Amino acid sequence: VPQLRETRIWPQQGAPPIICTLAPKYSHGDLWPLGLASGLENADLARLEAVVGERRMVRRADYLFRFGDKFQGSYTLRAGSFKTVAGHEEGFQHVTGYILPGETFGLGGICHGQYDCDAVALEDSAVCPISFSTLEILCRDLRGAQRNLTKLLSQEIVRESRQMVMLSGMTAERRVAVFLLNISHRLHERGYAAREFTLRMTREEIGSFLGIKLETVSRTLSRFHREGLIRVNGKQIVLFDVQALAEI
Amino acid sequence: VPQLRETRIWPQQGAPPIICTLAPKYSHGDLWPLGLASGLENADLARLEAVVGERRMVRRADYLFRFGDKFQGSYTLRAGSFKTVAGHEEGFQHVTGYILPGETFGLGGICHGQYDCDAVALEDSAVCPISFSTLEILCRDLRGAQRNLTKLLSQEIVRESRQMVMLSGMTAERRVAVFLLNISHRLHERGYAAREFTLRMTREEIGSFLGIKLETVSRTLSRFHREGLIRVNGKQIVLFDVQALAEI
DNA sequence: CGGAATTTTGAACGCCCTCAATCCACGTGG
DNA sequence: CCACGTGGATTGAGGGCGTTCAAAATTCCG
Repeated sequence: VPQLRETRIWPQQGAPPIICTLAPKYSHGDLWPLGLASGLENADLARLEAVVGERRMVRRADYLFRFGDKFQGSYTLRAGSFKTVAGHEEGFQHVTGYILPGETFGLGGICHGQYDCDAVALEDSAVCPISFSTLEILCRDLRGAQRNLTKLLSQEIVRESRQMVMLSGMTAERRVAVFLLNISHRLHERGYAAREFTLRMTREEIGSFLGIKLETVSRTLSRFHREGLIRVNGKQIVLFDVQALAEI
Repeated sequence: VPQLRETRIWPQQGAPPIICTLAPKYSHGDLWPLGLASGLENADLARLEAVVGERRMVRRADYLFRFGDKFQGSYTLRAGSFKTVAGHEEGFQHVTGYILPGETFGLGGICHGQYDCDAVALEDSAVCPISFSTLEILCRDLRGAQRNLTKLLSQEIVRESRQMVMLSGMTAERRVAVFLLNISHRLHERGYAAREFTLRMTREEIGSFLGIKLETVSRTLSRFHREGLIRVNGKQIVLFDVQALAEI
């Protein structure tokens, strides 16, 4: 099993950035978050490195790519967080995704050769580009890589499917609860604290993501706070009663 | 270019079914709807046949697969129509897709090895199963097939992304208008009449798909009718003013 | 043909939105 | 150092759109 290297550059909670001086030539461990690497032998992992480009910094509020840009490849988030924004054709914007370290995004760009959404950094972040042309060639030899790529795409389909279910039928209260639990879960998977975290999105962005208005987000968070389920202090969140949140 | 064969079994508008007596060993033309075949040489198309299983009939209201069933492969719809239903984990059902002939579904099952939704026939229909294990092997040799598969998955991501934008922000009126235009467009692409069609879903299913209640669907259709934009007669729809619908 | 499912339409309610004012954190420049 | 400006967050009041409940009409299908 490949070793994990520390890839965080800016830590989660406001502390000064850890500068990554060593220009990273990607070790096997770094491939872990990709999902592409799972189940591969070390020898094959080495070949996968070729598809992963140089780590790249993106400052807060900067666009990594925009809707309509020529598709170059997808990206894996190394550190920080992103949002993806769609809806240009429909005349209004909608946050379709909230991306955490280790997750891959930009996959919607494959089918038409151009990105189908914007990707905006919510804080200073680091990404690795995945060259799709290289990956495709590699997939012909490496059966496992191909399967992992297909799985990655399928996962995104399932994720969006779930989000659709939420955007339909759920009450505003439930949406916010699900949102908090979802972030908690994903952070926990990545080794961060599960019950205490900083939201990188504004209330407006959260609202867009959940299909409700920013005031409703704020009111709902306040109510949860009042009821003792969570503690809200601006963007700082502490979950007190996960059970109750899940049952809303 | 491979020739197109008639693959419809039950025609769109209530006429008696055309019985397909010739047990279909799939010709190149039949692969057209797959998307998998686009851009391939005739020689390669022949090899693609191996992944396409025997045509299979599904009667109205029958389940082709259910949430949690072991993933065997995806399906291409040959004739008829399907809905996909998700939301089992969340405690209520939601129609996530409305599938027309030529479209592929069941792709969400890849990532966890089991289907992530139900697939229910809205009328007597015919499908062709796609063996994923066979397809994966083929993709190693056939660069084009792999690219087409990836594109197919990406397309689904984009489609769902659009649906999410709709489920967020849009008024009920707009949702219904977009829904009608979307179906019209897709039927037109497949050689059916664009402005006159039969809805196979109930008002309740449409409502679930659009994130509104069945009464709202009914009321909105009635209003469009009253305003002369469309003609509604139960499930029969005629579009009069496509322009106006698009501008709602 | 008959019973059940679906659709339509009405009336009243409620959740979320809209509009608006205030508060707060933060960074900037005098 | 503080005044100031700005963007974000909070909270309140009122209104509107879609829901809910209900009943009648119609269609579907075995």
